[in-house]
Amino acid sequence: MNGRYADFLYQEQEILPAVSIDCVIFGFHEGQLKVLLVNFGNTQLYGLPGGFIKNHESLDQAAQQILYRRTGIANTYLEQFYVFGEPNRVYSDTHKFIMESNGVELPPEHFLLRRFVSIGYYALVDFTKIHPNSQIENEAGYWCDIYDLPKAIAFDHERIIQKAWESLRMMLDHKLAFFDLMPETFTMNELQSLFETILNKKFLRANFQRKMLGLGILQRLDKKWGGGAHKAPYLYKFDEAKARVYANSTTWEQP
Amino acid sequence: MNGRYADFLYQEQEILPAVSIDCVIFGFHEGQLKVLLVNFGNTQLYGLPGGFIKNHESLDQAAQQILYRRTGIANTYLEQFYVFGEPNRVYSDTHKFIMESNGVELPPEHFLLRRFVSIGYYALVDFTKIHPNSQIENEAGYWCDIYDLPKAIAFDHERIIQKAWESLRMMLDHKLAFFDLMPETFTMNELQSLFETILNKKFLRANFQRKMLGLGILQRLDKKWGGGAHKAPYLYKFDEAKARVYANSTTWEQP
DNA sequence: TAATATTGTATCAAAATGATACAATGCTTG
DNA sequence: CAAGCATTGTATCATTTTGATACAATATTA
Repeated sequence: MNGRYADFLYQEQEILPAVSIDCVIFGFHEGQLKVLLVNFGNTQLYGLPGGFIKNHESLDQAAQQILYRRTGIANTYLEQFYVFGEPNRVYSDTHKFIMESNGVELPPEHFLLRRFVSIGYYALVDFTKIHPNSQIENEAGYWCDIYDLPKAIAFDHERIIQKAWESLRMMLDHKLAFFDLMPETFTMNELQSLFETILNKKFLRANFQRKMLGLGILQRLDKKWGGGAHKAPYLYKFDEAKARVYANSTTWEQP
Repeated sequence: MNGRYADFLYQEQEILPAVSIDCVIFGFHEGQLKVLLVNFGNTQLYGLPGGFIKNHESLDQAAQQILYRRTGIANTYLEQFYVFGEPNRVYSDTHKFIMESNGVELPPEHFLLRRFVSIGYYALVDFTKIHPNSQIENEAGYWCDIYDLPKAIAFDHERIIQKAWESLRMMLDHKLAFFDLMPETFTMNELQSLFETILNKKFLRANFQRKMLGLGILQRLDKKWGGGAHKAPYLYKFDEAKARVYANSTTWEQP
């Protein structure tokens, strides 16, 4: 057997029982907020990259590990946001379906078929640096527009995605981590587009610009670009030094 | 043996392994934000009321059950806020200490001595309605001022309390649940005192009043009191009907 | 009855936000 | 190469929110 489950069949002894981690990986590209989903081998089902917690790992470490092993993403913003534990998450049914589609039969007492509690983590990544297909073992990763998710999503992963998005919206005003969704340099328009997409809400250009510049955490780069038949916008960069000053003088927290 | 552990020694089969729930129960009384701690039988250790998840229960149900069985509190505001899972939470050491203090020896392979992940819930209760000693089985419950917690707190429960408090602060501006910390009727001063205590921050009386009344979710009662040598304040009441209207027109969420 | 402490509200200044306008500019097109 | 055009950066004014102070009203105490 190959695909998703190769990864999951450690010795049951090496992992914490009944607990798993699912990662909602956000990226932003061409005005779309995207989530990285994986296709479960030999099925039409999509789901979140997930995994288990090794006995020696902390939860955060385990989440980092899962992220790294399944997508090659390292050192990114990653935060726990909720735990999902309905008894009827119906792991067993979905698992059985997937296994059958792969011609594998799990013994009825296999630990994968028992009830799991899943800890949700979300990650904010720079889309331009991630190549989803490159490092995922034997399964395909797809960036899906969060406003247009596939119908067939496994387990309760749709719910987990929605809750992650909600947490992301809540955090926007309190932390500066949203810069992790942007490339190194960006225009003010792109940044505004990020906010509008996450919050599903429009801002007036002039006021958004005033507000962002007023925060004093952006570094304006002299460069401009050749984009269209109009005045060229400045490029900006998140200025960590200024942000530190800012964080000390306000309630905003650093990522 | 009696005390805390009587409750914990279900059949291991009836509960989800490796997962527990700890409840941070907030109350407010005489200008103090309080947390309900329990004294672990025959020790000087304090800790949070906690328990496990039965196989058929959802996480929220389990938390409600734990709250009810250990404090008699039912139908109160209860919300999950974080999961704690450091591998070095050192359950085994603390458990062993408590068991020895009670003259009990756990077999080294007992499930209680293995690693646990604990889901944190916080509850907001009306202090005037809770009598902590009445329903807790065989252990004493104490309301502790959150600014003056006891030194000897078991496990990582101090960390859990701090994180719960942080979550409470974060939620103050977004949800109306803080009324669950107040008695049925209250004066504006008492409400202000709640905010000041939770946020550890002073407000100007006049402005706080303007803001709260401006929300349009308070019902002013004709009654007043005989309290001191001064003008009598109005009593107020949280008006659920108005709050619903308010919630529909803003980003505030209902409890 | 006067003194006193606290309440409810008004008022003004300062800051933040919403809305509109306009000059500047880099590209396109004739 | 000049005119046109779309978009950007910023200024400006109105409105709302917040910060700070003042003051009349009033329930108790002395």
